[in-house]
Amino acid sequence: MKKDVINIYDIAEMAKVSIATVSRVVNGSDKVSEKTRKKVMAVIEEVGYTPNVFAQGLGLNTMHTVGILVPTISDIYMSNAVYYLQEKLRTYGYDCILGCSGFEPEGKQRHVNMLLSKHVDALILVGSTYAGNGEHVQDTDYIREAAQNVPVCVVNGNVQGENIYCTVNDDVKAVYDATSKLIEYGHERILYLTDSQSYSAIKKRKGYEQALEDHDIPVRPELEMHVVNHMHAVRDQLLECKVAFDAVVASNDEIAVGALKYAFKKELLVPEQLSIVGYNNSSVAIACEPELTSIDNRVVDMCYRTVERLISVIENNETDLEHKVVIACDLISRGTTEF
Amino acid sequence: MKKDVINIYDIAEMAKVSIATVSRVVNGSDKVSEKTRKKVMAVIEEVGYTPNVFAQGLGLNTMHTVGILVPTISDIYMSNAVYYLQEKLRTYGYDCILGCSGFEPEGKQRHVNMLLSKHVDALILVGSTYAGNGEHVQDTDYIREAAQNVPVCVVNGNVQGENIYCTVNDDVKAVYDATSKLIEYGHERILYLTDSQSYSAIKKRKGYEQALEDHDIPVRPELEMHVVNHMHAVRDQLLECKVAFDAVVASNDEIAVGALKYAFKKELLVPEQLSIVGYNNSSVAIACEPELTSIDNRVVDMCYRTVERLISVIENNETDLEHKVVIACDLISRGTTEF
DNA sequence: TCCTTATTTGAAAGCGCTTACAGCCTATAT
DNA sequence: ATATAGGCTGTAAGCGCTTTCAAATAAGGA
Repeated sequence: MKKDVINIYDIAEMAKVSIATVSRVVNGSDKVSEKTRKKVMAVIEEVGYTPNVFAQGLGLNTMHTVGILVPTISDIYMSNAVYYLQEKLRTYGYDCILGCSGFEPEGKQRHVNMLLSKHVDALILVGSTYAGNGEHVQDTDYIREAAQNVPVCVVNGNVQGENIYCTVNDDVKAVYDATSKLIEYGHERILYLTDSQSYSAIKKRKGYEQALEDHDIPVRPELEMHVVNHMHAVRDQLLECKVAFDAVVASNDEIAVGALKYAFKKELLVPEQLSIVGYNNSSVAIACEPELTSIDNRVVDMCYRTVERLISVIENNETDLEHKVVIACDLISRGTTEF
Repeated sequence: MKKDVINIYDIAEMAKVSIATVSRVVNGSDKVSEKTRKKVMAVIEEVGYTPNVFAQGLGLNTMHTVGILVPTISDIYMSNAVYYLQEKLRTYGYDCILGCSGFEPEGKQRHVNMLLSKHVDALILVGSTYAGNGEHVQDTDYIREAAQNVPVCVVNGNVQGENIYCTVNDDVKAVYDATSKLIEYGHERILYLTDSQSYSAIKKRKGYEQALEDHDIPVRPELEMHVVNHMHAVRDQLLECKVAFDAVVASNDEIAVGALKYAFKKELLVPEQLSIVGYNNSSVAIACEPELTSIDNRVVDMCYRTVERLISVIENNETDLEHKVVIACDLISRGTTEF
């Protein structure tokens, strides 16, 4: 079954040079005369030789591959992120190994080790649960440990440490602005719905609370609801909810659509009787009717920027990058709000 | 920056055995006495040794890794597939390298080569555009070529060849049944909407046409519409469409929701004046209102089955598997049909 | 107890590539 | 013409692991 693969010795023999010379032309070393380079290249082209990555790796300890770790890829945001990350990485000649770790730190740690064991050149951790700010401490030591071996980029998470670089959305401002807008349009009983205690979820809540405070509206804990991340579950939870509200800010679009389903069930007019703002601007945001006003977190920018930074540390060894880069969000107005 | 990594020699020295013995216990060879195994294991645990995959690969030419190739991962179906594939692979101790190739054969070929150059143990190609049945010939030679090196599994595609194994949905039957049901409920002008000429799209159309024929309804080409895979685009295309129709069968849920948006715009009652059936049973199917009747293609079964088969050829060298396995679909009834 | 056979173990030869080092050859300067 | 530097090329030593083969040890039988 296995084809016999030709190796550097074959090429050397055919081109009548030493394997060292072949290696040099393959790696574009400048210490080769144009004549021999041509000669060797001709042979390589002819027989279609590709260096064995294992042997290369053994010497160089690298494979031009970066590891991407996501909690799950079965989620619109994550899959988009992976898509754009890998797309951008490819333009720099890097391939990617994917790991879906689940949401538990234990699984993450195991996957990080898996990726490291594959000798990736860098690690990209996507997912807001990689937190670590004062309020929301989580065990991120394994990330710092990983960073001793390869540069680590965290997308939408905040991890301090040497050789760790973060790219995050300006979630606070995004939600602050959206909430303020709701208030300007007369809403005072605004529900904040979230399904997680992740780094970004916390920032979103902060934006929500800040907006209320700045408009002299008291923050009421009963208006900050924790829900299950499923449309029907959200709808049902809301149906059982006793507090009155006339607007919803949700930490993702699925939850927001759940609120919309609630409105539909209660026959509330949207946006007149209930305004709704989602997050992520994903495809479900335009599947519903009326379509969902949502906050677009510019995943493309996010991913491209992340990769660019990463490459600059891998290739140029630039280690004095700013630790954290913030990407702004856009409010996309549609039918579930008056603005 | 780089930590000095301990290797098999260190372990051998610490455990006072030869590297051969260490290698044997690491690989679970049975030719090691329980006593020495314990001794070596203890050292390994203590210092946390992991074999260098490159060195392993150099000898074994494998990395316990399979390559997964999808046209795009920024698509609910694909990302789900990747998720379940990698999840199942993990249970067998395999990791995965991901490639997003785009839809062009050229990109696919390049990515296949990339994955092969990483010495994956097998290749999984997801995506219905890997066709190759009589009607829809496409250049799949590079797949057969790849199959000379490693087993290849094709999910939702049909590629003939040695060492190539396919797992496909029974799309013909699924659409046949759904269409028949629409007919039974009195619909005769049924629109079939698709965005691609992929292998499954063709099967779906076949099911649609077969159902019409079996109920003595003439197949009208103007009722088979090619659309752009975007909800709004579909809606607009339908608004400009001149033929009359009272039901829609769509080749995915996004398109179906587009039809629903059309109905909303035209103020048609769904399902009374327009019935709609989607495909994939994805999250957008429950985001809309009324919720979408959709065909669930059991992606989990599909992926698990694929991996199981693949493993049996990798590990047990079973090459006499049936070439193609067919997975049935389920019709999930919701609000856009009367059934 | 001694010899035969089975079971463990170790030494060493690769796997294919990179790269430090040395050697060779040509070109320039004396 | 001869010494000298500099550009190319080749030799060989790893990189860390697997595995064959032979040696060593343990076990079993007479």
